[in-house]
Amino acid sequence: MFNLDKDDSRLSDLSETEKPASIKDIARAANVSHSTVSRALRNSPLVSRETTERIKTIALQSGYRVSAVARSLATSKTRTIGVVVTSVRDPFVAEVVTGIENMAINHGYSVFLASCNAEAMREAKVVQSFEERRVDGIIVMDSRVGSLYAAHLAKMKVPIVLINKFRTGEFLYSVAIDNLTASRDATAYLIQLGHTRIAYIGDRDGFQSDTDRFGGYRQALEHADIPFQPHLVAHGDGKPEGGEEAMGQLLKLPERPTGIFCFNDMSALGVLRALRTHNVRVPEDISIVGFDDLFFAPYTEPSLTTVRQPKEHMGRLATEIVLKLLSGTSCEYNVKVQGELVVRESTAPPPREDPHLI
Amino acid sequence: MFNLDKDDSRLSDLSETEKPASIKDIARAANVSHSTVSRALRNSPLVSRETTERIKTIALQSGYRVSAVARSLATSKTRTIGVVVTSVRDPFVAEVVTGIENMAINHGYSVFLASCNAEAMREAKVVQSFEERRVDGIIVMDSRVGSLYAAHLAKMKVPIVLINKFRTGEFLYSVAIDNLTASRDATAYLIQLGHTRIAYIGDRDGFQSDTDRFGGYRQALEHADIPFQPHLVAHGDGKPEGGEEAMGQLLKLPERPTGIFCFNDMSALGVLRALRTHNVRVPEDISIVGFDDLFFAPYTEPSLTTVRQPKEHMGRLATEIVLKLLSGTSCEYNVKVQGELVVRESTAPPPREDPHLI
DNA sequence: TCCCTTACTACACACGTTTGCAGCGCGCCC
DNA sequence: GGGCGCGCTGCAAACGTGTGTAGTAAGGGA
Repeated sequence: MFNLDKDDSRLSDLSETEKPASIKDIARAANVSHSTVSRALRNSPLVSRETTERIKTIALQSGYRVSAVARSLATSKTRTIGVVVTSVRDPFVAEVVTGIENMAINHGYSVFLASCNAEAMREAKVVQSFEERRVDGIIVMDSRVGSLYAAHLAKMKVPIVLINKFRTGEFLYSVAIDNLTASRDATAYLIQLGHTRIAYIGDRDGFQSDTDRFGGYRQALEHADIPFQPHLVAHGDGKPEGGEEAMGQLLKLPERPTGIFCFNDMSALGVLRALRTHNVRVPEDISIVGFDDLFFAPYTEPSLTTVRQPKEHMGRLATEIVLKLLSGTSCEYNVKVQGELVVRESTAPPPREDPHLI
Repeated sequence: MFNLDKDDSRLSDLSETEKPASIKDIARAANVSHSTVSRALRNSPLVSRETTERIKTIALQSGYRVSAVARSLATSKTRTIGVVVTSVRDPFVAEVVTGIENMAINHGYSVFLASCNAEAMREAKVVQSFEERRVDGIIVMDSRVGSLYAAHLAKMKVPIVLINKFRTGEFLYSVAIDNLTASRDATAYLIQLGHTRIAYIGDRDGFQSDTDRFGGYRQALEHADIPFQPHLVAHGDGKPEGGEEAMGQLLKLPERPTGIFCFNDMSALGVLRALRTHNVRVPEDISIVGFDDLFFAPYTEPSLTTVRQPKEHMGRLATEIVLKLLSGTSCEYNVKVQGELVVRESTAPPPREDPHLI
């Protein structure tokens, strides 16, 4: 520590200034022009071996840090990616962001993170700030107004990738799970176990993924010739509170469902609590299926059967698309990934005394 | 949508170019100098009312976006904050980040998010990239090597705030919960309930918060004249897996503990599962106390008694310090916030047949 | 009528890089 | 010995803003 301080003070002529040392300061100290410094620091073959060495040691000792902002201005590339999410406190979002950030950093990119709380106006505002910052690419999760700025950004040649929302026919790329298939399979699993009164708990905020998952649920019912019953559909808010409330409503039905398919695991968390409160056993009385396979799914009581989404992988995929587009490679517009049903302890055949089975 | 397209094409002379429109393009279209445009767009009183209006409409129609990078170069302020975290998939981290990001965005700042996976080298690397990007301030959660770069950054006048790690005596600011007091209170609560064999499950990764919480645990024991028993201390990894494993070890003891104080809620999640696996009832046989009060704490079975941290508030506080320092206001170096014990269903008096009570 | 003030605008430079091009010294070949 | 190429370096322009200062026109007062 003290050695470091000493080293620094030896070079105080450079580093004591208010402003950080610039390429010109290094040039002066090395007795070369600033362009030579610029080239040397980036290992240009145009600079001789010994000059490069000399410049590099001087730069190191003086604690020089290249100014990415000046570089960006000169190259008109910022090596940044803007990421807008609903909220990073949503564990699903956090996982995807992890994937994005890792991929980005491994390729020398930094990420701007901004949350929009699912408000369309704030989403637009955030995207505009990303434009001003000249991000090289934008990734938006659960977009609400992608179409508003997409055309504009396309003109600016800013790659933009939507996660969990398809917008075909525009200059948009997207990564999403095959919600329809996954939720059809999940519902079909309940049916296969013998359930016929299956409820769907959705998200009242109207995300596209909710619409799609609801679609898969209906397809599975239809395929099994089980009539769709609107009163078996309830809506939460995608969070435990909402799930608990929705389950509370379903429990008031004269004929309770024996299986519940939840829009996501967060809702399922609330559902489990509602059932516990009402002394309904899971899975003996009611089976529960979630969606996402969040970290807590193996730790609920009982552990949660759910559809696993390759969350981190989706983040990496989205970033990969951005990077590819930036390097001039063309890309598929809509990338679909598949979910995987993970069976745990929250699902079982319906109770024998189910009047429908008599 | 189509109207938008039409509007844009009417102005294609400006916006059709490869590069985004610059201040000079606007100046040309408005028949003024670029400096007038610069001033007009920021409502300088030096520009006449009507000129300002004219320039603004032209800028709006052409979809002009000021270049933050050029502005940063000119003003040597970027209005960005760099945030480095261990991992954003940690729900605690996610909450704090939410607080940071909200506060930042409300003050016109954008945040760079980078995770370091608790690796010292990566943390240093990330901080260096923040330096290069000329962030106005840096916030680091659970830092491992703050001291390495702190001096350097202090020289550059970059405010840096550590969350959950004190480093007194340096040019560092910090926000942290009063771990000692909080965990002393939590342990004391178990003691008050009648527990005497109380275990501590820590984090083997050696975070300062773990050390401090362990300290509070010991203080509470000491205060109650309960001898500290080293074999009642186990270490997880701060995640459910680690907690489950650690609990498994404690269950092998000839004399099982009747109360467990967990380093954090994530560990407690695993602990609860281990107990369920071994048919140990909570809280009848063993009481559990967590730390953090994460979103799932009310939804575990049984719901989790834990120490609430004002997570989002801590993020806002850290950001506030950065903003204050940037505006020239002086700040307290070490801000401490208090935890709050939230009693739920995972704690109760120890079983009567406790041999220690006979 | 002249000068001074006021209100506005343009000019020019700065910010810290990158990069095309010119220049320069040296050795080699014809 | 002259020309040419090669290896290296410096010059200068550019990127898109902000901003101090000079300049200009109008208006008003003496």
